[in-house]
Amino acid sequence: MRMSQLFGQTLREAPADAEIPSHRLLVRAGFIRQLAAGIFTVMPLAHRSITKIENIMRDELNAIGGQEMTMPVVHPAEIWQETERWYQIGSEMGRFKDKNNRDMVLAMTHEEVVADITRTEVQSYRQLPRLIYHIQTKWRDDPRPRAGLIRVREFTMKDSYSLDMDWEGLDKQYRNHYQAYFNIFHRCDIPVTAVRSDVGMMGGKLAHEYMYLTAVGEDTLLLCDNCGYGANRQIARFRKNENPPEDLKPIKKVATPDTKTIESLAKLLNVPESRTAKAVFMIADIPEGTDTIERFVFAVIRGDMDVNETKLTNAIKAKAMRPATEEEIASVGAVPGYASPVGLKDVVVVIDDAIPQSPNLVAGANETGYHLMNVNYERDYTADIITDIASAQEGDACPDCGSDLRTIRGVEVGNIFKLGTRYTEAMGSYFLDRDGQEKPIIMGSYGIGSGRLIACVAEEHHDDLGLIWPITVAPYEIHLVALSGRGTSETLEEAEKLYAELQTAGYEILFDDRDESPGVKFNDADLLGMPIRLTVSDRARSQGGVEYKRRDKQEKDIIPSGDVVKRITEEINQMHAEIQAKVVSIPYDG
RNA sequence: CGGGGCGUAGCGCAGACCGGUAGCGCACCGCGUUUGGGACGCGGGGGUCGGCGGUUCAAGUCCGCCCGCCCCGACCA
Repeated sequence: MRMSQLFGQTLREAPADAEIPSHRLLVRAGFIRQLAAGIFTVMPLAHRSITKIENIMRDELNAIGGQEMTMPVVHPAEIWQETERWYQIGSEMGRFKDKNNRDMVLAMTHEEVVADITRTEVQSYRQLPRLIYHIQTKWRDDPRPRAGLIRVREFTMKDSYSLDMDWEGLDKQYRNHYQAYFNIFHRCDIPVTAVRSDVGMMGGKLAHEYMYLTAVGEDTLLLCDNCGYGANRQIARFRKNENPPEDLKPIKKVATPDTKTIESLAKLLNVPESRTAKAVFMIADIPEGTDTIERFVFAVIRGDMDVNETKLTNAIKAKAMRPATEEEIASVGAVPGYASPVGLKDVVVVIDDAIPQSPNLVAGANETGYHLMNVNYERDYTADIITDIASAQEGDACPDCGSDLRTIRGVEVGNIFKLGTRYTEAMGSYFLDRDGQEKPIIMGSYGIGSGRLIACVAEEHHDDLGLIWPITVAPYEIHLVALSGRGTSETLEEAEKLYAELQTAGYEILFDDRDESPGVKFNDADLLGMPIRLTVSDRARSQGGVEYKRRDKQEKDIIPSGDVVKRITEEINQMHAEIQAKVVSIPYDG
């Protein structure tokens, strides 16, 4: 490709609203342009990189038996109504009506379409297992797109769907993906760690997220360096230290003026925060059939812990949750700062599973300025649900081995879900088994967003000057710079010759044939970040060849004119070998 | 959805407080000089100042409403 012909130009300055490096550099280098919040145009250079990423995904998916196909972006609402996600998902779903006033959905994901197509295509166990995938556009109207390509509303995703006759089959396909995904990320030269994750709107049994660890990430993970436990904070478990057992003491009301926080309460009464109970009030939207009802949720947790809203949402099977307003709190008889589960009405009480183990806690009296001492679960109040609703923190004990957990930020670049029969049962996607029984197909789903992935590659591989593409995903392998100064048509001729020669040899070259100064060309080469830079100039010619430089290294040297193709072949093989060395087998954590 | 910020040429910004013919740098077009780290001279093109309404002789500037974009939080796969 001649740079003089390339569509799109580089920018000396990044748009003021681009903050993180991948966003700034991808925009400056002319890889992406924004159309609206969370909606981007992929320019030719980025398109080439994304195509390479997609081909890596195809390669790995085909290797585990995947068959590529394409499913529609626009769906009739009926299939989403059949699985009830039409009702469960809120404003993130893109809905519109067609010309006949029929409800339509923009694809957020394709479980419904898969479950629909299998209704007609799979009748027998002989047609299982199968693995199908496609690379297709998704629309998720995220309330807050941000950070360039990291979090967008419209994006392209590789999503695969496994179809099995039994759970052993699903387990096998899940494990296949577990390793194939590591291979994909490693071949793109980004380090990832797989952690257990919330199943969220997908439903299902088991899920992992592949996290690229970076400060710009918006997910928080808890990792155990001792035993390897890793989980998204949304579902991370931890060992809760138990309060010492003691006999139940009589309840006692004490005056605690101006003591609205756990910290001040513990200090005033001279008890550890773990001897207090804290209340959190939420309003939850809970689906009931095709309707949604609002319920007041009163969550109780020990004072030394925080409520994890994902766990709480899952515990009550809510569609959405928000903090209750002061009026709503007052209307159920509670008093913010002095709230207590004792003596409430018309609320769903959810208590953390550490509470029943913790005798004689201090709780609010539902009266401003007063708390109750020695409040005990069962004797003084009851709960609708007892489960783990606590949020794991840095330093909490690992649920598996008891070592300290540490927290770190990450970007979710992929996920895998054991869905089971949630979609196939809802949609009547059954097959006839060997034993003559009709059974629902067992599904798994597995996704990787290609745009987010390229942003993570850019985030991982850049410096102050620009991008530094790994050879496997670079738009072009070679950036050929011609410094054709005054009176040196020989230099331009040699560059043209080299361009033709390397193309014939099968390499991908971005040829800077523009009439620009050396500074402009070198700066653009650094910004665009192709793995190899070749410079043809008077100087290099006088030294008998062309200058070679790797983008990720400082050293330069002169390759004799006759040896260029041979040397480039060696260097590119070397680069591929460096990345291949990172593609390793990862122990399965399931 | 809550809090904050910003919308003036493709990009980065001034002008607004104090109303009076819309500017600068980069980028772009032409001619010439220049060519190993974002060259220089001369000449040029490009803006309904986010939108609508109001105040005023006069609005980029003052007032109101709306829209868009960004950041923090909530939320999310």
